[in-house]
Amino acid sequence: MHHLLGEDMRHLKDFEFIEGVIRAGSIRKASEDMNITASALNRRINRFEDEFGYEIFERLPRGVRLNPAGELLLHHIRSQRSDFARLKSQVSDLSGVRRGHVSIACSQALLPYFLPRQIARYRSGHSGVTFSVNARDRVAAERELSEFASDIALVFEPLTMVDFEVVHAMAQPIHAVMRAEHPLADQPEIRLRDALRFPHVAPSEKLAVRVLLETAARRLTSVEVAPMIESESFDFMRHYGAWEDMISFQFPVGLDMDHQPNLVSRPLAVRDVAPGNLLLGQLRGRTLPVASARFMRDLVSALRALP
Amino acid sequence: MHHLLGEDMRHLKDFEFIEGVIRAGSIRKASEDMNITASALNRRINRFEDEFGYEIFERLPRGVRLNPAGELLLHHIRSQRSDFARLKSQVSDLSGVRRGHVSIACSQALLPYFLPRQIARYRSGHSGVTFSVNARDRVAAERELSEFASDIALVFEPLTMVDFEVVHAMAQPIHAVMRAEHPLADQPEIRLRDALRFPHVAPSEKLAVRVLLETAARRLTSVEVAPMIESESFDFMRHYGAWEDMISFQFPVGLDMDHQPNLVSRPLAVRDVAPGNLLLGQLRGRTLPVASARFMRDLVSALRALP
DNA sequence: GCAAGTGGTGCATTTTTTGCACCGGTTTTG
DNA sequence: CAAAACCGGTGCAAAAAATGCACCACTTGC
Repeated sequence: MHHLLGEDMRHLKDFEFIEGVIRAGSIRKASEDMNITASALNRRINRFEDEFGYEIFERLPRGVRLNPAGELLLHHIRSQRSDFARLKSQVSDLSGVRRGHVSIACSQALLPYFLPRQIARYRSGHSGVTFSVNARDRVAAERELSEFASDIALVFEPLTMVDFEVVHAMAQPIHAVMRAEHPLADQPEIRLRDALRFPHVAPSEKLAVRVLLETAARRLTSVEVAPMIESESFDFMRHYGAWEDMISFQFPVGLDMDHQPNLVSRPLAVRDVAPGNLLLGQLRGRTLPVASARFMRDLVSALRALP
Repeated sequence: MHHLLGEDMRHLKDFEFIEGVIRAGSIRKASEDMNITASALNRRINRFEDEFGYEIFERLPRGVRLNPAGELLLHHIRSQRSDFARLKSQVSDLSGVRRGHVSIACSQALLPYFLPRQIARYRSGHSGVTFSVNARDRVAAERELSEFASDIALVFEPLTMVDFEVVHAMAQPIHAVMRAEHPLADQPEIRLRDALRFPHVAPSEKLAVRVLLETAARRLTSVEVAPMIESESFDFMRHYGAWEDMISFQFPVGLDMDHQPNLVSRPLAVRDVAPGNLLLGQLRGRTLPVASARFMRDLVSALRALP
């Protein structure tokens, strides 16, 4: 949540209270969080349900819980709030202020080089725009989109999900990263069988790189993915290479070989390992805030320009 | 507007007042329409602008008018209200009520046979769903969509417009309609040159049929579109055929030849006259109410099934 | 220059919302 | 099994917010 101020906007007040009750799980708990008496809050909720025409909470002995109608309402509340924020950003935009906020859920690989560079370039032209960037796996990224917690997702993901509108897609072959002295370093393209015979590190099962490697290795006999080191953090794995000579696997968009003179990066043969799909997307049918829409457009052209 | 009741919903109260002021053109006039004092209304407006952070009205000596920020807000208001209506329809849908409202802006040709049949079939399964159907030309139809006054548009329109999301498109050749005894009646396909040599009626300039005819006739020499009778109403033109022997031009979707035994309908040669495009669409990016979305889906399959 | 518009404001009044003290209920706890 | 700890809901008086009324300053049209 990036509410800079405790913005009021009376017409959203009820919605705030409702969200508070949902978070707290009971009206009394919520009332403590929100500087209001339980009785007053209770009456607001009841009055809202009255006007709305349907109950939105199940009353349980230990508190309240959303019923299906409430789930729909919650989605409406989030959508409505994000829409209102977009409206404000549009208005401030036309009075020349050029402010806004862009929130991104992305794969880890984008964090070290690609996104910092893109965001810095964008902010050089729009210094009033703020960003929030968070690493999320494929599932969490989609959930964030549908909860309006993120505007844009940029993830490696072989599946296309419901409610995920693909704005741009590109395939990237997995690269093997090793020291320049490594026996395989002089080959322009690495066979998977060769790579796996050397000591290697690999990301954990939930990350796309590992899934693609496993899928490919299953077609081979006598070799398998057997990492000496396994981690969820590409950052950790990259640094580990400074201490022990190992092959690691990564998408090239997460690398910047110019600044790593001791290391070389070579693509795995695409006939061995299917390339990963980098998917840029948003919540289906949603109209993004101006700043996010513009940044998205820039991202698309940056992705097109990638090697 | 199909507000069955003067629904309250406190969080939309300000929006209602704002819309009232926009309609009336001045705060005082609006206050009379809406059972409130000018001073109270004035304060609501001012307070809203305060909380919103931007003025939305220009104060003129003779009243108020929306500024650009206000235009954006107005669009948000309409979108927000329609969204809330959709939410309610979804909620009532899941409690088994099966209510809803579908509003359609369409070309005249759809009014006599096609839409009545489709709507009747739909309502036979969903008797709680109400419809509003209005004939609109291409421009008005798009405006209605963007003002959330209609959910669905079904218009003959050779151009694709901004904010108009085409859900289904189909081409229909123009048909020439004449009495069974007409000299051209035994030809399976009519040449435009032949048709125009006989006395004919034609729709007025703003209708798609006329535009297509004129465009085609311009390529010919020595014949032109010179209707004896010109009208905006296909209904009138069809009935006129009972009194005087003339060729009229119409899209087949607007005809039902089974019930007109004296008349025959023959397609104009497509090499003479470009077919008209029947476009089914909605406002770009909008999520339709359940009832409208379902009816839209039915419309698509009905259009696919057309000869 | 005057009448008829307009938006805006101070103040008393009305309406709405809130806080407090409870009630009746279920679950947890000793 | 009873007491304690929750829970949502309610009557009533106090506090807060919205409203109506009378009026101001201003512009426009005659």
